[in-house]
Amino acid sequence: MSEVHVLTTGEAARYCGVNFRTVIRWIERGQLKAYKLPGRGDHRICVEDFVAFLRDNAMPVPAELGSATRKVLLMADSPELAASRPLLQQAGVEVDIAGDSFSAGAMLVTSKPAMLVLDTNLEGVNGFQVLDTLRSRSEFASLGVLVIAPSGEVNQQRWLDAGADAVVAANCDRNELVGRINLLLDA
Amino acid sequence: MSEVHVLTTGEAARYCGVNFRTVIRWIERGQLKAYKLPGRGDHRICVEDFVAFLRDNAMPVPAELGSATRKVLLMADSPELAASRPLLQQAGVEVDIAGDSFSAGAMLVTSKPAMLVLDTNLEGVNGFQVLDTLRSRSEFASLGVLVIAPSGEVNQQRWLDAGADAVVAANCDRNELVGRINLLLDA
DNA sequence: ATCGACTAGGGTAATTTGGGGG
DNA sequence: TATGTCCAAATTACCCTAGTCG
Repeated sequence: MSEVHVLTTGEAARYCGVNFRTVIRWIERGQLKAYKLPGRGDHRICVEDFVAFLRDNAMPVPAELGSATRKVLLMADSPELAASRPLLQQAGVEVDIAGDSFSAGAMLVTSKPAMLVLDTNLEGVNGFQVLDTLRSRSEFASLGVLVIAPSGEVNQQRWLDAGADAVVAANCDRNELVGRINLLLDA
Repeated sequence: MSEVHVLTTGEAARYCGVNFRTVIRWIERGQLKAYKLPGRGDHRICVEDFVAFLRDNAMPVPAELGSATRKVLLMADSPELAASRPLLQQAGVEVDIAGDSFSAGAMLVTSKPAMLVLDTNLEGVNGFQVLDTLRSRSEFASLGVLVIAPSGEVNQQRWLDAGADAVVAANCDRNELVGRINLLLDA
């Protein structure tokens, strides 16, 4: 019962102040992802899935589970961006870094961040393609995406249309970047 | 305790978020195959049996235990390669296709193939970078990799040095391709 | 005001799951 | 650390009631 990674229906229910039957109904309706144990069919819910559900429905996320929401995958290889890592960590954000789209795809699944920061200046990466792939897969529906657009980029709307949740310019202030990330994590 | 092939009840329990007694009950009910050690009768569970159990019950399979033995991920988008899919399926090979390196990375983790077929002619993909990323991560250590090199490519050794297990030319016979894949799957 | 569909929650019995001490 | 046993707690399925919304 006290595993860190998995929740029972009762625990999930207590976390968001509803009756455990309601949690079961969320699962049955397919709104909350869970799996069943072979015995009586008890449900188990991965914390990441639970947090994604809470975020999807704009429900408050309990502080104990917060670390799952405050994890970011930084898809970039520029030294300047890597330099914002300590700043983010100071702000209580866990940061993983992927230097190419291949490892980004893998890490997105293994480490389940709440958010992807996508540097479109990254060599050999087509940002639109990444956004396309992301938005066409339901398992990434709840993933927040912050796009770092080329400094000269005029039309940021294109990125939002492609599925980004926010856009900043590559030459923007480092504190602004951290601020925007925090904002999206709290949203 | 960290043998790769067998699990104790406690380890199995941690993998799927239950108490170890529950695992013992699954074994006693015959739902999970296991054997007993002489002496006190400790249970040991073969990883394949555990994974089969997890699959049977639609429970999540931990990344480090997964990998279906006759499944390949085809990383390509050329119609000719997609055409070899039915041929492979006839040969009893399950085939997933990823058209870009981002989804390839994601699918490598989610669908856990035993093998990656990497078409280095694929637009926007640096084959060496992919191999590099793969070989630097322990979770992909056992993944077989077949590289499809450009037709004009002379030096196939480069790919082997970079971590490929085998190389074929892009213009090679389709049956040869299937043969090589089968060979690697059986290896 | 009533109807119908839907949602949340209560009660109960049966069974699984988990904890403590040997 | 794992087992077997006993017991308490948690969970499920089923049926029911109350509330909401159009």
